[in-house]
Amino acid sequence: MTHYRAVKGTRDIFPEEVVIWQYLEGVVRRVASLYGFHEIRTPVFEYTDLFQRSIGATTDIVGKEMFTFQPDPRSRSITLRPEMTAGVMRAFLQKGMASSAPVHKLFYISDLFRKERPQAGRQRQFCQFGAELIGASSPPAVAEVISYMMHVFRDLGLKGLKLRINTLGDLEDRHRYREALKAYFSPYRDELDEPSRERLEKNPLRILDSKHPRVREIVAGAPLLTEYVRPEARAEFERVLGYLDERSIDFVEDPLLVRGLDYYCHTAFEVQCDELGAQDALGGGGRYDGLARELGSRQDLPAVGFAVGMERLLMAVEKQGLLSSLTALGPEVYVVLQDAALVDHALGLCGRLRDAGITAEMDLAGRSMKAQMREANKTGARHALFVGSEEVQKGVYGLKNLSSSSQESLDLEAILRQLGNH
RNA sequence: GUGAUUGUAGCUCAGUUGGUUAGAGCGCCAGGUUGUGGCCCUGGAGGUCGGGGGUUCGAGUCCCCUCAUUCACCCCA
Repeated sequence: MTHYRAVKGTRDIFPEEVVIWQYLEGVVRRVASLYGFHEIRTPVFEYTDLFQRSIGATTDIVGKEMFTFQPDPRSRSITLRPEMTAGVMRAFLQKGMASSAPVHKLFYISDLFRKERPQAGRQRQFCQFGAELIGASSPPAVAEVISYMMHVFRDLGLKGLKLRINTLGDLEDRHRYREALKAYFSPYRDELDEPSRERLEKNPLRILDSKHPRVREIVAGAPLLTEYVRPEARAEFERVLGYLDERSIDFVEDPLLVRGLDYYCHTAFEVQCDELGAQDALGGGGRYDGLARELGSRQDLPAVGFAVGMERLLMAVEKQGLLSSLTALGPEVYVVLQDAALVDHALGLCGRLRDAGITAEMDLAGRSMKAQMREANKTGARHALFVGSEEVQKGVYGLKNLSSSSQESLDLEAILRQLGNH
Protein backbone atom coordinates (compact mmCIF):
# COMPACT_ATOMS: atom_id res chain seq x y z
CA MET A 1 0.00 0.00 0.00
CA THR A 2 1.60 3.25 -1.11
CA HIS A 3 0.79 6.36 0.79
CA TYR A 4 -0.56 7.94 -2.35
CA ARG A 5 -4.27 7.37 -2.45
CA ALA A 6 -7.06 8.79 -4.57
CA VAL A 7 -8.24 12.07 -3.07
CA LYS A 8 -11.09 11.75 -0.57
CA GLY A 9 -14.38 11.32 -2.33
CA THR A 10 -12.84 10.34 -5.67
CA ARG A 11 -12.30 6.90 -7.13
CA ASP A 12 -10.70 5.05 -9.97
CA ILE A 13 -12.66 3.09 -12.51
CA PHE A 14 -10.76 0.07 -13.76
CA PRO A 15 -11.28 -1.73 -17.07
CA GLU A 16 -13.73 -4.32 -15.71
CA GLU A 17 -16.00 -1.52 -14.54
CA VAL A 18 -15.42 0.76 -17.48
CA VAL A 19 -17.32 -1.82 -19.49
CA ILE A 20 -20.38 -1.07 -17.37
CA TRP A 21 -19.95 2.68 -17.75
CA GLN A 22 -19.71 2.37 -21.50
CA TYR A 23 -22.88 0.36 -21.49
CA LEU A 24 -24.77 2.95 -19.43
CA GLU A 25 -23.45 5.82 -21.50
CA GLY A 26 -24.42 3.96 -24.61
CA VAL A 27 -28.03 3.66 -23.49
CA VAL A 28 -28.13 7.33 -22.48
CA ARG A 29 -26.81 8.38 -25.90
CA ARG A 30 -28.98 6.05 -27.90
CA VAL A 31 -32.18 7.10 -26.19
CA ALA A 32 -31.13 10.76 -26.47
CA SER A 33 -30.97 10.42 -30.21
CA LEU A 34 -34.39 8.80 -30.22
CA TYR A 35 -35.75 12.01 -28.73
CA GLY A 36 -33.50 14.40 -30.58
CA PHE A 37 -31.40 15.58 -27.64
CA HIS A 38 -27.91 16.61 -28.73
CA GLU A 39 -24.84 16.30 -26.60
CA ILE A 40 -23.15 19.36 -25.16
CA ARG A 41 -19.85 19.53 -23.30
CA THR A 42 -18.91 22.54 -21.26
CA PRO A 43 -15.79 23.40 -19.23
CA VAL A 44 -15.35 21.75 -15.84
CA PHE A 45 -14.94 25.14 -14.22
CA GLU A 46 -16.77 28.42 -14.52
CA TYR A 47 -16.53 31.80 -12.87
CA THR A 48 -17.80 31.42 -9.32
CA ASP A 49 -20.49 34.08 -9.58
CA LEU A 50 -22.26 32.08 -12.30
CA PHE A 51 -23.14 29.44 -9.74
CA GLN A 52 -23.90 31.92 -6.99
CA ARG A 53 -26.29 33.65 -9.30
CA SER A 54 -28.03 30.61 -10.73
CA ILE A 55 -28.17 28.01 -7.97
CA GLY A 56 -28.84 30.55 -5.24
CA ALA A 57 -26.53 32.02 -2.63
CA THR A 58 -28.45 30.50 0.28
CA THR A 59 -28.31 26.92 -0.97
CA ASP A 60 -25.98 24.40 0.64
CA ILE A 61 -24.24 23.82 -2.64
CA VAL A 62 -23.12 27.40 -2.98
CA GLY A 63 -22.80 27.99 0.74
CA LYS A 64 -20.39 25.22 1.64
CA GLU A 65 -19.93 22.60 -1.03
CA MET A 66 -18.08 24.30 -3.86
CA PHE A 67 -14.44 23.80 -4.78
CA THR A 68 -13.50 27.39 -5.36
CA PHE A 69 -10.09 28.84 -6.08
CA GLN A 70 -8.24 31.70 -7.63
CA PRO A 71 -5.70 30.84 -10.32
CA ASP A 72 -3.69 33.86 -9.26
CA PRO A 73 -4.30 36.77 -6.89
CA ARG A 74 -5.58 39.19 -9.51
CA SER A 75 -7.89 36.94 -11.47
CA ARG A 76 -11.56 36.20 -10.97
CA SER A 77 -12.52 33.40 -8.67
CA ILE A 78 -13.40 30.17 -10.43
CA THR A 79 -15.25 27.06 -9.25
CA LEU A 80 -15.37 23.41 -10.23
CA ARG A 81 -18.91 22.94 -11.49
CA PRO A 82 -21.23 21.52 -8.82
CA GLU A 83 -24.05 20.97 -11.35
CA MET A 84 -24.56 21.33 -15.08
CA THR A 85 -27.56 23.53 -15.72
CA ALA A 86 -25.82 26.83 -14.99
CA GLY A 87 -22.95 26.07 -17.33
CA VAL A 88 -25.19 24.81 -20.11
CA MET A 89 -27.39 27.89 -19.89
CA ARG A 90 -24.32 30.12 -19.87
CA ALA A 91 -22.98 28.41 -22.98
CA PHE A 92 -26.37 28.65 -24.61
CA LEU A 93 -26.63 32.38 -23.99
CA GLN A 94 -23.01 33.07 -24.83
CA LYS A 95 -23.44 31.52 -28.25
CA GLY A 96 -26.79 33.15 -28.81
CA MET A 97 -28.38 29.80 -29.54
CA ALA A 98 -31.84 31.26 -28.99
CA SER A 99 -31.61 33.06 -32.31
CA SER A 100 -30.84 29.95 -34.32
CA ALA A 101 -34.04 28.15 -33.35
CA PRO A 102 -36.81 28.61 -30.82
CA VAL A 103 -36.23 25.34 -29.03
CA HIS A 104 -33.04 23.45 -28.31
CA LYS A 105 -32.72 20.03 -26.74
CA LEU A 106 -29.39 19.28 -25.15
CA PHE A 107 -28.05 16.42 -23.07
CA TYR A 108 -24.79 15.74 -21.29
CA ILE A 109 -22.83 13.11 -19.40
CA SER A 110 -20.42 15.03 -17.25
CA ASP A 111 -18.40 15.01 -14.05
CA LEU A 112 -19.33 17.35 -11.22
CA PHE A 113 -17.70 18.31 -7.95
CA ARG A 114 -19.11 18.95 -4.53
CA LYS A 115 -17.15 19.22 -1.28
CA GLU A 116 -19.37 17.00 0.84
CA ARG A 117 -18.53 14.23 3.24
CA PRO A 118 -18.48 11.04 1.14
CA GLN A 119 -20.95 8.27 1.88
CA ALA A 120 -22.76 5.53 0.03
CA GLY A 121 -23.98 7.05 -3.23
CA ARG A 122 -22.22 10.31 -2.65
CA GLN A 123 -18.77 11.33 -3.78
CA ARG A 124 -16.91 14.56 -4.23
CA GLN A 125 -16.41 13.91 -7.89
CA PHE A 126 -19.39 12.28 -9.50
CA CYS A 127 -21.02 11.98 -12.87
CA GLN A 128 -24.47 12.94 -14.03
CA PHE A 129 -26.31 12.52 -17.24
CA GLY A 130 -29.07 14.99 -17.85
CA ALA A 131 -30.99 17.00 -20.36
CA GLU A 132 -31.94 20.62 -20.78
CA LEU A 133 -34.75 21.65 -23.06
CA ILE A 134 -34.39 25.37 -23.60
CA GLY A 135 -36.95 27.60 -25.31
CA ALA A 136 -40.11 25.89 -24.13
CA SER A 137 -41.49 24.59 -20.88
CA SER A 138 -45.03 23.85 -21.93
CA PRO A 139 -46.62 20.63 -20.67
CA PRO A 140 -45.50 18.72 -23.79
CA ALA A 141 -41.96 20.00 -23.26
CA VAL A 142 -41.97 18.89 -19.64
CA ALA A 143 -43.38 15.53 -20.63
CA GLU A 144 -40.72 15.19 -23.30
CA VAL A 145 -37.94 15.65 -20.79
CA ILE A 146 -39.42 13.29 -18.22
CA SER A 147 -40.10 10.72 -20.93
CA TYR A 148 -36.49 10.76 -22.01
CA MET A 149 -35.33 10.19 -18.47
CA MET A 150 -37.79 7.40 -17.78
CA HIS A 151 -37.07 5.82 -21.15
CA VAL A 152 -33.44 5.40 -20.16
CA PHE A 153 -34.47 3.70 -16.91
CA ARG A 154 -36.87 1.48 -18.77
CA ASP A 155 -34.30 0.42 -21.34
CA LEU A 156 -31.89 -0.47 -18.58
CA GLY A 157 -34.56 -2.71 -17.11
CA LEU A 158 -34.87 -0.82 -13.82
CA LYS A 159 -37.92 -1.74 -11.77
CA GLY A 160 -39.66 -0.24 -8.78
CA LEU A 161 -38.54 3.34 -9.25
CA LYS A 162 -40.74 6.02 -7.77
CA LEU A 163 -41.33 9.24 -9.67
CA ARG A 164 -42.52 11.98 -7.35
CA ILE A 165 -43.82 15.14 -8.88
CA ASN A 166 -45.17 18.46 -7.72
CA THR A 167 -45.85 21.97 -8.92
CA LEU A 168 -44.23 24.89 -7.21
CA GLY A 169 -46.42 27.42 -8.98
CA ASP A 170 -45.04 30.63 -10.45
CA LEU A 171 -42.91 33.16 -8.65
CA GLU A 172 -45.87 34.98 -7.17
CA ASP A 173 -47.52 31.80 -5.94
CA ARG A 174 -44.29 30.84 -4.33
CA HIS A 175 -43.93 34.22 -2.73
CA ARG A 176 -47.38 34.08 -1.17
CA TYR A 177 -46.83 30.53 -0.03
CA ARG A 178 -43.49 31.45 1.45
CA GLU A 179 -45.14 34.11 3.60
CA ALA A 180 -47.81 31.69 4.67
CA LEU A 181 -45.18 29.17 5.72
CA LYS A 182 -43.29 31.76 7.70
CA ALA A 183 -46.48 32.63 9.51
CA TYR A 184 -47.20 28.98 10.20
CA PHE A 185 -43.76 27.96 11.42
CA SER A 186 -42.97 31.01 13.49
CA PRO A 187 -44.87 29.88 16.60
CA TYR A 188 -42.92 26.60 16.48
CA ARG A 189 -39.64 28.40 16.16
CA ASP A 190 -38.09 26.93 19.31
CA GLU A 191 -39.07 23.39 18.42
CA LEU A 192 -37.40 23.44 15.03
CA ASP A 193 -33.92 22.06 14.59
CA GLU A 194 -31.06 24.40 13.91
CA PRO A 195 -31.00 24.23 10.09
CA SER A 196 -34.75 24.58 9.83
CA ARG A 197 -34.69 27.64 12.05
CA GLU A 198 -32.22 29.29 9.70
CA ARG A 199 -34.34 28.43 6.71
CA LEU A 200 -37.34 30.02 8.30
CA GLU A 201 -35.98 33.39 7.25
CA LYS A 202 -34.10 32.57 4.08
CA ASN A 203 -36.02 29.79 2.42
CA PRO A 204 -38.94 28.33 4.40
CA LEU A 205 -39.90 26.00 1.53
CA ARG A 206 -36.89 23.90 2.32
CA ILE A 207 -38.21 23.10 5.78
CA LEU A 208 -40.80 20.93 4.08
CA ASP A 209 -38.47 18.12 3.14
CA SER A 210 -36.62 18.01 6.44
CA LYS A 211 -36.07 14.51 7.85
CA HIS A 212 -35.98 15.65 11.45
CA PRO A 213 -38.76 13.74 13.32
CA ARG A 214 -40.19 16.68 15.26
CA VAL A 215 -39.97 18.96 12.26
CA ARG A 216 -41.87 16.40 10.23
CA GLU A 217 -44.67 16.39 12.76
CA ILE A 218 -44.92 20.14 12.52
CA VAL A 219 -44.75 20.02 8.74
CA ALA A 220 -47.70 17.64 8.70
CA GLY A 221 -49.96 20.50 9.76
CA ALA A 222 -48.44 23.11 7.47
CA PRO A 223 -50.42 24.74 4.68
CA LEU A 224 -49.94 22.99 1.37
CA LEU A 225 -48.34 24.60 -1.62
CA THR A 226 -51.21 23.23 -3.66
CA GLU A 227 -53.56 25.69 -2.02
CA TYR A 228 -51.45 28.61 -3.18
CA VAL A 229 -50.98 27.55 -6.76
CA ARG A 230 -53.36 29.48 -8.97
CA PRO A 231 -55.83 27.63 -11.19
CA GLU A 232 -53.93 28.39 -14.42
CA ALA A 233 -50.72 26.92 -13.07
CA ARG A 234 -52.63 24.00 -11.64
CA ALA A 235 -54.28 23.35 -15.00
CA GLU A 236 -50.93 23.32 -16.73
CA PHE A 237 -49.63 20.88 -14.20
CA GLU A 238 -52.64 18.64 -14.78
CA ARG A 239 -51.80 18.58 -18.46
CA VAL A 240 -48.29 17.40 -17.66
CA LEU A 241 -49.71 14.61 -15.53
CA GLY A 242 -52.09 13.75 -18.34
CA TYR A 243 -49.22 13.30 -20.77
CA LEU A 244 -47.40 11.08 -18.30
CA ASP A 245 -50.50 8.94 -17.99
CA GLU A 246 -50.75 8.66 -21.74
CA ARG A 247 -47.19 7.40 -21.87
CA SER A 248 -47.84 4.98 -19.02
CA ILE A 249 -45.33 6.64 -16.77
CA ASP A 250 -46.23 5.97 -13.14
CA PHE A 251 -45.89 8.85 -10.73
CA VAL A 252 -46.97 10.00 -7.30
CA GLU A 253 -48.00 13.54 -6.59
CA ASP A 254 -46.09 14.82 -3.61
CA PRO A 255 -47.09 18.27 -2.34
CA LEU A 256 -44.05 18.34 -0.07
CA LEU A 257 -41.53 17.92 -2.85
CA VAL A 258 -39.43 21.05 -3.15
CA ARG A 259 -36.16 20.88 -4.95
CA GLY A 260 -33.04 22.34 -3.47
CA LEU A 261 -32.02 24.72 -6.20
CA ASP A 262 -33.44 28.22 -6.30
CA TYR A 263 -34.12 28.38 -10.00
CA TYR A 264 -36.91 25.83 -10.13
CA CYS A 265 -40.55 26.87 -10.65
CA HIS A 266 -43.77 25.11 -11.62
CA THR A 267 -43.19 21.41 -12.22
CA ALA A 268 -40.51 19.75 -10.13
CA PHE A 269 -39.83 16.04 -9.94
CA GLU A 270 -37.57 13.46 -8.40
CA VAL A 271 -36.95 9.77 -8.93
CA GLN A 272 -36.32 7.56 -5.95
CA CYS A 273 -34.87 4.08 -5.79
CA ASP A 274 -35.03 1.97 -2.61
CA GLU A 275 -31.92 0.03 -3.44
CA LEU A 276 -29.66 3.03 -2.98
CA GLY A 277 -29.45 3.37 0.81
CA ALA A 278 -29.77 6.75 2.45
CA GLN A 279 -29.04 8.68 -0.72
CA ASP A 280 -32.04 7.35 -2.54
CA ALA A 281 -32.55 10.05 -5.14
CA LEU A 282 -31.59 8.70 -8.52
CA GLY A 283 -32.34 11.95 -10.25
CA GLY A 284 -34.46 15.02 -10.29
CA GLY A 285 -35.34 18.11 -12.22
CA GLY A 286 -37.94 20.63 -13.11
CA ARG A 287 -38.72 23.89 -14.85
CA TYR A 288 -36.45 26.87 -14.58
CA ASP A 289 -38.07 29.59 -16.63
CA GLY A 290 -36.37 32.41 -14.75
CA LEU A 291 -32.80 31.25 -15.05
CA ALA A 292 -31.96 32.79 -18.41
CA ARG A 293 -32.98 36.25 -17.28
CA GLU A 294 -31.15 35.74 -14.03
CA LEU A 295 -28.05 35.20 -16.13
CA GLY A 296 -28.59 38.34 -18.15
CA SER A 297 -30.74 37.28 -21.07
CA ARG A 298 -32.94 40.09 -22.38
CA GLN A 299 -35.65 37.70 -23.41
CA ASP A 300 -37.56 35.14 -21.41
CA LEU A 301 -36.37 31.64 -22.05
CA PRO A 302 -38.58 28.97 -20.58
CA ALA A 303 -36.71 25.74 -19.90
CA VAL A 304 -36.96 22.29 -18.30
CA GLY A 305 -34.30 19.81 -17.37
CA PHE A 306 -33.23 16.97 -15.15
CA ALA A 307 -30.10 15.29 -13.91
CA VAL A 308 -29.46 11.69 -12.94
CA GLY A 309 -26.51 10.46 -10.90
CA MET A 310 -24.54 7.97 -12.96
CA GLU A 311 -22.89 6.30 -9.96
CA ARG A 312 -26.29 5.84 -8.41
CA LEU A 313 -27.68 4.58 -11.67
CA LEU A 314 -24.85 2.07 -11.80
CA MET A 315 -25.58 0.95 -8.24
CA ALA A 316 -29.26 0.53 -8.98
CA VAL A 317 -28.63 -1.47 -12.12
CA GLU A 318 -26.11 -3.64 -10.30
CA LYS A 319 -28.39 -4.22 -7.30
CA GLN A 320 -31.17 -5.31 -9.61
CA GLY A 321 -28.84 -7.74 -11.34
CA LEU A 322 -29.16 -6.18 -14.75
CA LEU A 323 -25.54 -6.52 -15.83
CA SER A 324 -25.02 -10.27 -15.97
CA SER A 325 -24.21 -10.48 -19.65
CA LEU A 326 -21.62 -7.71 -19.67
CA THR A 327 -18.07 -8.88 -20.15
CA ALA A 328 -15.12 -7.53 -22.05
CA LEU A 329 -14.44 -9.45 -25.22
CA GLY A 330 -11.12 -11.24 -25.45
CA PRO A 331 -9.03 -11.13 -28.60
CA GLU A 332 -9.86 -13.29 -31.60
CA VAL A 333 -6.32 -14.61 -31.66
CA TYR A 334 -3.62 -15.05 -29.06
CA VAL A 335 -0.29 -15.70 -30.73
CA VAL A 336 1.76 -18.26 -28.81
CA LEU A 337 5.44 -18.53 -29.55
CA GLN A 338 7.59 -21.52 -28.98
CA ASP A 339 10.80 -19.69 -28.51
CA ALA A 340 11.70 -16.15 -27.66
CA ALA A 341 13.77 -15.78 -30.83
CA LEU A 342 10.54 -15.74 -32.83
CA VAL A 343 9.11 -12.55 -31.34
CA ASP A 344 9.82 -10.54 -34.45
CA HIS A 345 7.93 -13.02 -36.57
CA ALA A 346 5.04 -13.16 -34.08
CA LEU A 347 4.90 -9.41 -33.94
CA GLY A 348 4.67 -9.39 -37.71
CA LEU A 349 1.81 -11.87 -37.62
CA CYS A 350 -0.06 -9.80 -35.08
CA GLY A 351 0.40 -6.84 -37.37
CA ARG A 352 -1.06 -8.67 -40.35
CA LEU A 353 -4.01 -9.89 -38.33
CA ARG A 354 -4.73 -6.45 -36.94
CA ASP A 355 -4.43 -4.86 -40.34
CA ALA A 356 -7.11 -7.26 -41.45
CA GLY A 357 -9.31 -6.11 -38.57
CA ILE A 358 -8.75 -9.17 -36.42
CA THR A 359 -8.02 -8.56 -32.76
CA ALA A 360 -4.72 -10.15 -31.81
CA GLU A 361 -2.49 -10.30 -28.77
CA MET A 362 0.72 -12.01 -27.81
CA ASP A 363 3.01 -12.45 -24.86
CA LEU A 364 5.24 -9.48 -24.19
CA ALA A 365 7.02 -10.79 -21.13
CA GLY A 366 8.96 -13.69 -22.69
CA ARG A 367 7.11 -16.37 -20.80
CA SER A 368 6.93 -20.12 -21.26
CA MET A 369 4.44 -21.71 -23.64
CA LYS A 370 2.40 -23.06 -20.77
CA ALA A 371 2.20 -19.56 -19.32
CA GLN A 372 1.24 -18.19 -22.71
CA MET A 373 -1.55 -20.69 -23.08
CA ARG A 374 -2.82 -19.92 -19.61
CA GLU A 375 -2.73 -16.27 -20.49
CA ALA A 376 -4.59 -16.91 -23.75
CA ASN A 377 -7.23 -18.73 -21.79
CA LYS A 378 -7.46 -15.98 -19.20
CA THR A 379 -7.88 -13.19 -21.73
CA GLY A 380 -10.80 -15.07 -23.22
CA ALA A 381 -9.11 -15.39 -26.60
CA ARG A 382 -11.07 -17.48 -29.08
CA HIS A 383 -8.04 -18.92 -30.85
CA ALA A 384 -4.42 -19.66 -30.13
CA LEU A 385 -2.00 -19.36 -33.03
CA PHE A 386 1.17 -21.40 -32.59
CA VAL A 387 4.41 -20.08 -33.93
CA GLY A 388 7.47 -22.35 -33.87
CA SER A 389 10.57 -22.58 -36.02
CA GLU A 390 8.98 -25.30 -38.14
CA GLU A 391 5.88 -23.19 -38.77
CA VAL A 392 7.94 -20.19 -39.70
CA GLN A 393 9.89 -22.25 -42.18
CA LYS A 394 6.83 -23.72 -43.85
CA GLY A 395 4.65 -20.67 -43.48
CA VAL A 396 1.91 -22.82 -41.98
CA TYR A 397 0.68 -22.23 -38.44
CA GLY A 398 -1.38 -24.17 -35.94
CA LEU A 399 -4.67 -22.45 -35.29
CA LYS A 400 -6.43 -23.84 -32.26
CA ASN A 401 -9.99 -23.10 -31.36
CA LEU A 402 -9.83 -22.65 -27.60
CA SER A 403 -13.39 -23.60 -26.83
CA SER A 404 -13.58 -26.75 -28.95
CA SER A 405 -9.87 -27.56 -28.67
CA SER A 406 -9.76 -28.49 -32.34
CA GLN A 407 -6.67 -27.46 -34.23
CA GLU A 408 -5.71 -27.16 -37.86
CA SER A 409 -2.66 -26.08 -39.85
CA LEU A 410 -3.19 -23.13 -42.11
CA ASP A 411 -1.14 -20.56 -43.93
CA LEU A 412 -1.60 -16.90 -43.19
CA GLU A 413 -3.93 -16.27 -46.12
CA ALA A 414 -6.25 -19.05 -45.00
CA ILE A 415 -6.21 -17.77 -41.44
CA LEU A 416 -7.09 -14.27 -42.54
CA ARG A 417 -9.85 -15.60 -44.73
CA GLN A 418 -11.30 -17.78 -41.99
CA LEU A 419 -11.18 -15.27 -39.15
CA GLY A 420 -11.93 -12.23 -41.23
CA ASN A 421 -15.45 -13.40 -41.98
CA HIS A 422 -16.81 -12.84 -38.50
C1' G B 1 -19.28 20.38 9.62
C1' U B 2 -21.38 16.36 13.43
C1' G B 3 -21.83 11.17 15.08
C1' A B 4 -20.56 6.14 14.79
C1' U B 5 -17.60 2.23 12.45
C1' U B 6 -13.41 -0.25 10.75
C1' G B 7 -8.06 -0.34 9.61
C1' U B 8 -3.38 -7.73 9.64
C1' A B 9 -0.42 -10.10 2.40
C1' G B 10 -3.24 -7.63 -4.32
C1' C B 11 -8.54 -9.35 -2.41
C1' U B 12 -11.79 -11.69 1.65
C1' C B 13 -10.54 -12.66 6.45
C1' A B 14 -8.22 -15.91 10.96
C1' G B 15 -4.97 -14.52 14.82
C1' U B 16 -6.85 -17.68 21.31
C1' U B 17 -6.68 -14.17 28.96
C1' G B 18 -0.50 -9.51 25.62
C1' G B 19 4.41 -14.57 25.05
C1' U B 20 8.95 -18.09 20.49
C1' U B 21 10.55 -16.89 13.05
C1' A B 22 2.30 -13.41 11.81
C1' G B 23 -1.57 -17.56 9.13
C1' A B 24 -5.63 -19.45 5.57
C1' G B 25 -8.52 -19.20 1.10
C1' C B 26 -8.56 -16.71 -3.53
C1' G B 27 -5.33 -14.18 -6.84
C1' C B 28 -0.24 -13.84 -8.79
C1' C B 29 4.47 -16.39 -10.43
C1' A B 30 7.06 -21.06 -11.52
C1' G B 31 6.98 -26.26 -12.17
C1' G B 32 4.19 -31.27 -12.99
C1' U B 33 10.03 -34.56 -18.64
C1' U B 34 10.55 -33.85 -24.87
C1' G B 35 6.39 -27.52 -28.71
C1' U B 36 -0.35 -26.55 -26.39
C1' G B 37 -4.87 -23.67 -22.01
C1' G B 38 -9.23 -24.48 -18.80
C1' C B 39 -9.55 -29.09 -13.70
C1' C B 40 -5.98 -31.09 -10.39
C1' C B 41 -1.12 -31.45 -7.73
C1' U B 42 3.63 -29.23 -5.89
C1' G B 43 6.53 -25.12 -4.84
C1' G B 44 7.41 -19.78 -4.55
C1' A B 45 7.08 -14.54 -4.14
C1' G B 46 4.41 -11.01 -1.32
C1' G B 47 3.03 -8.09 5.20
C1' U B 48 6.66 -1.03 8.13
C1' C B 49 0.08 -5.91 11.49
C1' G B 50 -2.54 2.36 8.76
C1' G B 51 1.12 5.91 11.29
C1' G B 52 3.22 8.02 15.97
C1' G B 53 3.73 7.79 21.15
C1' G B 54 2.91 5.13 25.81
C1' U B 55 2.22 0.82 29.44
C1' U B 56 5.11 -3.89 29.87
C1' C B 57 10.55 -8.29 30.57
C1' G B 58 7.51 -8.75 26.09
C1' A B 59 1.94 -5.67 21.96
C1' G B 60 -1.14 -7.37 15.80
C1' U B 61 -3.37 -8.02 20.72
C1' C B 62 -4.00 -2.81 26.36
C1' C B 63 -4.05 3.09 26.60
C1' C B 64 -3.57 8.03 24.12
C1' C B 65 -2.99 10.82 19.66
C1' U B 66 -3.15 10.96 14.43
C1' C B 67 -4.38 9.54 9.48
C1' A B 68 -7.54 6.87 6.43
C1' U B 69 -12.10 3.90 5.43
C1' U B 70 -17.12 2.97 5.69
C1' C B 71 -22.05 4.24 7.19
C1' A B 72 -25.47 7.83 8.98
C1' C B 73 -26.91 13.07 9.94
C1' C B 74 -26.93 17.45 6.98
C1' C B 75 -27.76 18.02 1.89
C1' C B 76 -28.19 16.21 -2.70
C1' A B 77 -27.30 13.10 -8.19
